[in-house]
Amino acid sequence: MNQIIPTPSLKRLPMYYRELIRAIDSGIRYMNSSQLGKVLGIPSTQVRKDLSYVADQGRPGVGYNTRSLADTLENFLGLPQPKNAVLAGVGNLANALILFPGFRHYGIHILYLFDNDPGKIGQELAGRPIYDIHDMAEIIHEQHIPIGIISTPSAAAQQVADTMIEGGVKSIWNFAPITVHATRNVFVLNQDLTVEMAILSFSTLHSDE
Amino acid sequence: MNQIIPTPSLKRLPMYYRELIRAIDSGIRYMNSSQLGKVLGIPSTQVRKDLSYVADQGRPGVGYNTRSLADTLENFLGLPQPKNAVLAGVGNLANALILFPGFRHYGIHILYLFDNDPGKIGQELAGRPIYDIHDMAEIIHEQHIPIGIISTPSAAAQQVADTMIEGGVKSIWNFAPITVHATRNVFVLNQDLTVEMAILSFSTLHSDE
DNA sequence: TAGATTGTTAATCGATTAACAATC
DNA sequence: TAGATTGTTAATCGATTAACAATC
Repeated sequence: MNQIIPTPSLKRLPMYYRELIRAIDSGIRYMNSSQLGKVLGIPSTQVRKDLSYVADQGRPGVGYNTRSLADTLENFLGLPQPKNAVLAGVGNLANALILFPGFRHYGIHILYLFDNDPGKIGQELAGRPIYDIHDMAEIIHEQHIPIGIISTPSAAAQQVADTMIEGGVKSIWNFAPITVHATRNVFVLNQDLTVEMAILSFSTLHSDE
Repeated sequence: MNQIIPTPSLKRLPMYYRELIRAIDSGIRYMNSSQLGKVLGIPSTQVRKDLSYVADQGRPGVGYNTRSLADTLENFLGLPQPKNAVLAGVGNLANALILFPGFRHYGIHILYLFDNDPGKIGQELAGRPIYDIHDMAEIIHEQHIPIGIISTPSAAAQQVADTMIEGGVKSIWNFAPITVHATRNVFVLNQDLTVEMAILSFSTLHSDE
């Protein structure tokens, strides 16, 4: 997908960003790589290395200006650009996601909800109407929606993904416990909570005193 | 935490398990490393390497018996052992988690819910009473609960984690957007969805046609 | 047996980390 | 200036992958 920055580094950037915002909210104007690393459990060398992919903003002897580094990361991650999204599969998880305060802050706006259950189509959830999934590809296409979120049962997930891709999304966030594959060059983030659950299970039993 | 198996391999085991269960449900009795790798987007060499940490069950020329490999993985991950859990912070996410069908299958049972909101304490959610968070450490201790799930706002998360650790949990699954640290030797899984959101944002804007 | 696929060694690749000159 | 911290090079570490003898 990108060669700008190694994937492990990319995954840490949002954490730096998150902590910088927290620091700014506490009135902290400068942080150095050791402080930033400490709250995240990351060595300071790695913090500097990661940040070097993004910008060279640090002041030797001083550290990083929290506001300006946060801005740099924000722009690098594309958070200020509004990005519309559709969500397919209206259940409990969908409900939690829609009400999740994070989305707005990260520029992601869930505009349309879809389901295939006639009992749900036409109803509302959190003020958003639920549409027939058969209309999804068309709406994605017409409205140029770049993000698809899948919270259907796993049996439906791949087909729903195909429909989203057909409509023209650029990325998919899949919560169904299955690895969804993209035909075209679409970014797919498979977020299977049962995988984490299994690791939690293993770790609970191996947490050696 | 463990030297039995490298962390990246450990994280793939639940996916193999998941696909094996799916295969079994479809009546498939054998799968080889290429087939298993294909559905997950993983090279067959890596599949074999990963599985070699767990057992040597494959039959050259044939592949893996789905039932027996699934059993091996299940036991390795500790899924059959019942593991009780408490959850702190009763909001929308908590609601989705409690109703998530996956937990039971992975042997995790959310027994007690806690909150600090007097308006919620004494109420019920999905048939479970909501207790005062001030009683959490004591209940964890008395009932020997090994897992703590955090779905509080981030400002409360570290303190809630400390209380869980004080009570004696062995592992913590934290959904608050903050990196929680463990004092003792407790496994902490920080599941910050805003991190994924930021990566989704970046990837959406960099999905090069 | 011939064909297929495993388990594992060794080579490759890429990420992390130590060290330090540059610089505020 | 002296002290602190950056950005980056080079060394280390560990994971992925290619290759192949062992084996069903």
